[in-house]
Amino acid sequence: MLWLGGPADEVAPRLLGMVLTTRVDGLVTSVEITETEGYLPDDPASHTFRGPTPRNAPMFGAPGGVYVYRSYGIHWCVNVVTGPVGSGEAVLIRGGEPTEGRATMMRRRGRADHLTDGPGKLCQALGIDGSFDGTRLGELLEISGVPGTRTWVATPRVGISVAVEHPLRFVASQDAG
DNA sequence: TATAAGATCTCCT
DNA sequence: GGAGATCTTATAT
Repeated sequence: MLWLGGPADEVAPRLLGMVLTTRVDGLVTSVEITETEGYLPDDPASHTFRGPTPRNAPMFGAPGGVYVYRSYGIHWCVNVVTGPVGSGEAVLIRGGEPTEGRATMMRRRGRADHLTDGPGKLCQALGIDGSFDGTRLGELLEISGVPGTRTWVATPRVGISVAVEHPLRFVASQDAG
């Protein structure tokens, strides 16, 4: 997991194609990561831009940490901490493709389509909630596979109102069109 | 203590 | 394709 120690904009594309696995209530669910988004310390859109707070503390921890926050008071979004300790870099897992435990995802989502098509959906499908915040990879959340096996394309980010022009959003281009 | 803003998803048309 | 739902965090007084 030493490859997680790099800058978020370098680690983000490497996560594409890897498998994200969670174990909640004895149910195992896995998705292949197809969309990520990097957040750097200098990024006005990042939660760490204004400095450390009790809430974003996990983002300033060691690489391999998990940072979960609530979006719009309704949904959960999961990040993987990258960069050296104290840098405040992380990669947002925006989307993926179900590979294992899809029946469980369908039950959690209540839908058969769009199971992991967005940050909030992905967290709901995998059962990720606030209890994941502050944990480390290998505990509740696990990433397996070989980093950097997929070709990717950098695209402008969406869902934010600042620094939109920075191409820190990475989408797998080999499997997904 | 009060107010404003936010890395989204779902339903309705 | 468009608007609403809903809670937490940070900043100012």
